[in-house]
Amino acid sequence: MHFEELIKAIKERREMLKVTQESLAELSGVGLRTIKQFESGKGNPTLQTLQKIADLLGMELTLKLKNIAPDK
Amino acid sequence: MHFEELIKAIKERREMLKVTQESLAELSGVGLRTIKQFESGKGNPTLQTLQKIADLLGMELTLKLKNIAPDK
DNA sequence: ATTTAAAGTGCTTTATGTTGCACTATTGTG
DNA sequence: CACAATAGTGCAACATAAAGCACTTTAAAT
Repeated sequence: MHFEELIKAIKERREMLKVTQESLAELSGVGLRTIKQFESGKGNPTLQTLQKIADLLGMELTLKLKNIAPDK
Repeated sequence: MHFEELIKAIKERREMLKVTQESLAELSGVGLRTIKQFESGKGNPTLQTLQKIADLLGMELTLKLKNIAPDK
């Protein structure tokens, strides 16, 4: 997933859960400014920041091989 | 995946490909120092850094829901 | 159209990630 | 063991992510 896709995934998930950026900030412990920046595509968040956000949204950051035929 | 797992995944992949930290640095455009720090568990890399590394190793960073029963 | 809530932006400070250099430690090979 | 290659660490400079504040813009609801 490229940057924009990651953003999109998080944004969509957040909206699906009807959580505002503000709540997300408070609940995840990440600054509101940081979240705004990230979601508006202007950031380059650290892994920690990303994980805090994903965590709160019930998501997980994973790293996997690319080319492998998707097991089917 | 937690921090340590991400590190492990990358380290293992790199070694499997028989690429040295030095080559990885040169090829990915990430500073050697940064890679050393990351692999020795001392870093908090930015998304960009992480993606450069993953990219060169043929890996991808993805974000997905947690609790979903693993489709089997 | 007004009001209200949520999202985006400019500015600033502080914290810290990135990097190179020089060095040490570890690991692998003959 | 000795040597070579690879990996890890301390230090310092520079760049930039994190954060708060005040404000503007957009969207949603009445």
